[in-house]
Amino acid sequence: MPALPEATVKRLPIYLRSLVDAREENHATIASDELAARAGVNAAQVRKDLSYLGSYGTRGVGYDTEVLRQHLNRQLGLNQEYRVALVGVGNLGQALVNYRGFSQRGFNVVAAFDSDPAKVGRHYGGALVHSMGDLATVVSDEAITMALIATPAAVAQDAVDRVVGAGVSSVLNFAPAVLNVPPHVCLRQVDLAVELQVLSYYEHLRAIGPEAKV
Amino acid sequence: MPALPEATVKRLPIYLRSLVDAREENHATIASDELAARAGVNAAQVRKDLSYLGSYGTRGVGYDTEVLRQHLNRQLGLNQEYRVALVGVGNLGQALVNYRGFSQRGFNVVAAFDSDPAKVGRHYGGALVHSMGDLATVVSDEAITMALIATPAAVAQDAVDRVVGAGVSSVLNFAPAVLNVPPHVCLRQVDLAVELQVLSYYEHLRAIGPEAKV
DNA sequence: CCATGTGAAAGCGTTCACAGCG
DNA sequence: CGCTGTGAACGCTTTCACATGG
Repeated sequence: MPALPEATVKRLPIYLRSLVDAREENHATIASDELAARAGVNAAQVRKDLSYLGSYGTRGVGYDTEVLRQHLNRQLGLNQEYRVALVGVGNLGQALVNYRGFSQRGFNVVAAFDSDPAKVGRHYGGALVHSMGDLATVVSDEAITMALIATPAAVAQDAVDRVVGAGVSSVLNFAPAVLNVPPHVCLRQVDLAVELQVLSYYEHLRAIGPEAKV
Repeated sequence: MPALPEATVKRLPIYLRSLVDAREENHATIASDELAARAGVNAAQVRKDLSYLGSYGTRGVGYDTEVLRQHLNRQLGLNQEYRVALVGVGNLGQALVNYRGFSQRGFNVVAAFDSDPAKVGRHYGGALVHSMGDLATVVSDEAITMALIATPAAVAQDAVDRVVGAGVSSVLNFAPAVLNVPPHVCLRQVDLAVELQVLSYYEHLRAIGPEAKV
């Protein structure tokens, strides 16, 4: 079982969520059509994705909801808790540290960092804010492996360099900047303004569209 | 000039940001290699993407930074302001309404909605919170065309149905749920927990990886 | 001479269609 | 008989390589 295609990996959490919902509605088994409808994708897509994980369905019946759920949970590495650092305790950072969706799934923000001395020493959502100078020590002492970057764009590369230097191997960046990390580090980007700009492209296209019909 | 490939549309905002940076560093022109490095993509990618917009470069020189910036701005429909509604004024909603990255780019959150009576009537980041019952009227009166959904997952479909019913044509959903909209509405998804779960997959893969080498 | 613009090739991801199994 | 699992077809995206033109 080699590494999964990235496109598949991105859908697994959606399938997992759909399975949790289905189980709460007392569906003991679920067919690919049903799971596809809940996840908003094609049924063939679901079967192909799940086939990469091995054969977990029963022909003529479907998938055992609970068995598949546990299998996806394991595949995604969610049968353990993760210790997460937050860098940048501004607007967005404060929302992230309080976000229930993280802790519910085993991602615990156990420490925060900010360059503003007025914030150092305060608690946000159970996480103590440390100075940037203490980053390496705290990340190491607290056995932190993941980081959320929510700093201004101008200092985001410096922030990621520090957490990577301290041993963090997975980074989720919310700053509107392209960051570079060494190859052994996994970096993902959430760019809120980009999403709105994509919407604005299509909105604008519809406005001028009628003349530009094919 | 027909519609752009979606993959290209997603990169245009990054190019735009890179051009703004380059201009602030007084680069009058920029070559595809340089722009590619700033945007974190391949140089051929940049040239192909820009070629969809027409011929805006000079062979042997590169692209005029300012000309290209203005052109991208227009293409993305950013030469106008957008009036945006926020539905769900919780943790995340409050951060979104205060997020500078939106207003800086012409996306103004001019109204908010929440089902909690304690929040109705309050202001968050300059937006007045209305009751859900007033949604249709306010969206219409305020000429709102875009919406941010930041409600709990369980009520997100109801929220999007309401804004779409009120005439909104672009929706950015932050709730961890798959939503259905009519074909003329553009819906995009930002799922924070999914991003962390993708990271956790690769983190877990590295942990068990050595045995599963190809 | 140098960097763009672009056909052609290669690589991925999605969808189809059906064989195969419970 | 129904639904999974999958080879094969299709379409989209990325990358290469070079002809083209300022």
